Amino acid sequence: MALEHAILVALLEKPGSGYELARRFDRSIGYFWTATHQQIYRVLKRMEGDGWVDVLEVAQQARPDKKEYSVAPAGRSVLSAWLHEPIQPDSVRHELAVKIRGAAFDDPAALILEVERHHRAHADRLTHYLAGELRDFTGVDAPAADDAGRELQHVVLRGGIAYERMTLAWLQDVLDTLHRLAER
Amino acid sequence: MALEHAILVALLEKPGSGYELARRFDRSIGYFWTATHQQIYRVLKRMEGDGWVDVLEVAQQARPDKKEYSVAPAGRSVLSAWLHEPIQPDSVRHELAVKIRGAAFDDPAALILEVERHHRAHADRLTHYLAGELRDFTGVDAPAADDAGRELQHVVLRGGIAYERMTLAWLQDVLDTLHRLAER
DNA sequence: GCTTGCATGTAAGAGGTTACATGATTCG
DNA sequence: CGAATCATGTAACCTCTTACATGCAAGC
Repeated sequence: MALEHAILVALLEKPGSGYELARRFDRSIGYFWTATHQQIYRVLKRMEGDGWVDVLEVAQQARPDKKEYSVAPAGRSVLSAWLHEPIQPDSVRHELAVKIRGAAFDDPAALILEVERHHRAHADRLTHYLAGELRDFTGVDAPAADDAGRELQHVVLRGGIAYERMTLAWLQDVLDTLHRLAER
Repeated sequence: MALEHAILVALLEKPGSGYELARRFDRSIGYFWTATHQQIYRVLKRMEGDGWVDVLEVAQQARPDKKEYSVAPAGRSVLSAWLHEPIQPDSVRHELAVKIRGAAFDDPAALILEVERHHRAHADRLTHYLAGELRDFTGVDAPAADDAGRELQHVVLRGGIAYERMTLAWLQDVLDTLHRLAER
């Protein structure tokens, strides 16, 4: 039940259309939450009905019209209330770990290519995050971090970076283990 | 679509009842997959109908009867087929990160207690994992790790441990950031 | 002429959570 | 005497994914 809240935060950071939000959920917001455009449109419509967001239809030239959403006062208080109630720590779901334990009943060596693929995907993600950090937070063009919003965005990004680094190290551990098993 | 596969792996490691599986999903399997007993019973029933698992009704004294499930040949080939097809890297969902970015539009200091609570929960989980590692893999009673199953279980556990350590370090980073913001 | 980007949606189905329901036994 | 453990399930609801659907404009 946090997609609504993620959307409220995203719209507070910067109002935008459903399409634009979907793109942000693939980028900056993507390192802590994912959502497809279908999901976003549906939830946005419900939130509009509940008065949590305001809509402004914007006509554009050479492009389809769009609906620009922004957070309404009711949405702000919903978010504030949620921020003040405790949530329980997220539970993990690692499909790859299921496969790794399952490999004991099949051919462990057959998993090597798959694990290498995941390693590459996480390395790419890390590169992408680091580029974002340089661009937005530690580069020469980045403004001095004197506002709370930027600091908080940065600490969340650092979490994404730490997650990817940890994952890469672990996948290397998995590969070493699989190679050792294959040599027997 | 991986709960079935997680159940198949769990039953291959050791046959058991739905209740018993639910407990395992709270413990050892819990560091890479979670499921409630309701979910497990429903899926187990469907898997039984599809011939993926066999059932043996066991009468017990001083305890309710139970159904002991084990993997049928059809289940084994379903698992094997799944192991050989690629999956895409899991996407993350960190509710706490949504809160942290949302705190910019509320009171960042109010989040400190919540983050501390999460820190304690992850520290507890880490302690629990480390105890399990000592007991099952590195303790004096632990048998020499010469079988593939044990090695693979261990590398998955190491993943859980690495995840908790990374999370603890990041939560400390978050706390430091929140304290710095509160001082302004 | 084909692909990509912008922009919106519907519909079906799979997966997951929460609440409710029952009943015996053991331990403090 | 109350709580926890063992053991199974139903029902309602919410959430998420996947596939389908449309249409214009810009760039290659």
